[in-house]
Amino acid sequence: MQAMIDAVIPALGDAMSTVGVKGDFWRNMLGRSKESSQGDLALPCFPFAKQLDCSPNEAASRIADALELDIGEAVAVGPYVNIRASLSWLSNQINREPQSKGSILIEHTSANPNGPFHVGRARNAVLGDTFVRMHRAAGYDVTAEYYVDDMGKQVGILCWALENLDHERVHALLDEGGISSETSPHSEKQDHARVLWYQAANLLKAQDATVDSGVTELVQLSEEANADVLNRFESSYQPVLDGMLQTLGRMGINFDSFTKESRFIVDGSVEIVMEKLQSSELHGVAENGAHYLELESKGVKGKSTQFFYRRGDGSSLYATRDLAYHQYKWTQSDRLLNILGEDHKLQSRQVGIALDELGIKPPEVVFYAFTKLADGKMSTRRGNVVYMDDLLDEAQARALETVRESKPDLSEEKLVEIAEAVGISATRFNIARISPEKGITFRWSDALSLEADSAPFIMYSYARACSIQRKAGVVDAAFEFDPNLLEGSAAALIRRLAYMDDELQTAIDSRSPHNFCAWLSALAVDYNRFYRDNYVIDDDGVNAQNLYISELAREHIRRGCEAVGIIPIEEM
RNA sequence: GGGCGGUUAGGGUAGUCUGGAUAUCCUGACGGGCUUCGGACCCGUCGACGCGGGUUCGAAUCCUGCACCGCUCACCA
Repeated sequence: MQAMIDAVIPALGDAMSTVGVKGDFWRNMLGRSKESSQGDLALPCFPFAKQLDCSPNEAASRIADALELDIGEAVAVGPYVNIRASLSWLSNQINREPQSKGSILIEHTSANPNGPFHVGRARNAVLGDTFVRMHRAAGYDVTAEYYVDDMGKQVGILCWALENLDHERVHALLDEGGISSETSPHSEKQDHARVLWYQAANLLKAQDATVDSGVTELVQLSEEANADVLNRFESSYQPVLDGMLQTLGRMGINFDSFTKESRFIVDGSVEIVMEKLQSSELHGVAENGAHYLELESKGVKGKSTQFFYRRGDGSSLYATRDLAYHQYKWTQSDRLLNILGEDHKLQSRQVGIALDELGIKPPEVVFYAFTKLADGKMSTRRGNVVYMDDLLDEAQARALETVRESKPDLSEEKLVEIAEAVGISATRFNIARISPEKGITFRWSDALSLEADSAPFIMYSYARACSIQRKAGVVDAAFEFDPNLLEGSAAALIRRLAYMDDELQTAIDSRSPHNFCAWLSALAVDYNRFYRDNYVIDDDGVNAQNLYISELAREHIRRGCEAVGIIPIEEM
């Protein structure tokens, strides 16, 4: 749409001066039409009426008459000028070579490696990976980054538990605390096995003070970069992290780089950051020697406006290491994007201000609201969770039922493969299609829905197009596409395809992957309508033009699926 | 108490930044079509902007008050 606005503005400028409108305030009044039947762009003419001393309707028709467009036509309808792009102009917008758009490092997920992935954490991963994919599809050079929290309390508790509790003790504690210690179908995965130790230690903490003191000691040593403790931490969490990454990999979510938090203690950069902050005008020191920045003058409000970055004992805090981490990330990429839960909003703002004090550019951030269960918040510690591994298994099982019904002659192996693709895609799409700032209440029925505004609908359209291609063969090289002859659903489909790059870029810029998901669904609907009205293969054989259009749509659906993490399969 | 987000048909959801013509899409209910290129399809009807003021020719959109929900205000991560 932006390309079209850019193409229309000069001609519209001429028309405005012809009819006598002064200024250029009309430039950002040009908006997208609400109804496609009214064209692509619309210009409301109420404000011109006064200037031209005529009615809005009259202003609209004068402007429409004066407007000479080479990309389409303009018609006055009531007080609006509606502009419709020609099909030939639109089809020239299709399949443009993507230009290189520079590098971006997207940090997402970065969950504490203390237990299996649950559906709350999944929103970060799905959203983050969707951003990664959309940026790649649009021509950015993307690094997908996972920040490994390899020190601090969570990992400390896990390590302490593994070193101090045996199997019997763990199960006794869990039984007593009302947390299920049943063997899950995934108990061979270390994230599922070890989370029980983590949960048990959290329960024991309430009744036995030696847990806290033990953990605190470990954490302190880790913050002093004690190599022995960091190694013990790593052997505690790495198998858990591997299990989590296995789950993510199953969902098609992979990372290019992992950075450990401890790195910034070990290499001394945190210490340097803390020293630099002392020269900030915001710097202050508490009674016991702790250092902070006073952020009140920066507009931070609340009970406390102090941002502590050094404890009384001289050690750093998580947020301090985050500063060093961002400094490091800027050496890796032109742009930085973080995907964070809304609980990190204040923290992120504080870090942004502190970075600014250090002369380091703050990252861009996307926040998302929480996913909660119908009966409350999710918590790994308390065992009130739905694990992703279980959700994915269930999604696959449900999809398998459907696939088996519609494709009884396929091999069991093939059926499972299709069901897995459908289950994964549906699960991801059900998260990605919701606006990030909106809260989600997890319900099995919604999460597993295979109908409606769903991934399988899009996948089915793709499979259908693939099937047609298999029967019709490739487009004849001699065929020349003439979009001007198209009408109805075929024209609507071309129109939809023409906006793909625009929709993708807009979704990236406005950080609304859900809008691109909606575009993709709409494309699938348009393809189904085209399919209904136009035969690629009929009694006379293959219709070259319809095959050409079908293939164009197929390619775009495939690209769209890859950009949102739907697995495009050729048969389902 | 302060800050930040949310509230749109029975359920879910887009649009709010940048005010504009009939508020998007799915589901649901009701009715219809095609069903020899793959029916996990297509078409029609019904049904919603939390409440109250204000600004404007015009408000879901901007301002303001209120209500409800979520997050947050650590020398935790």
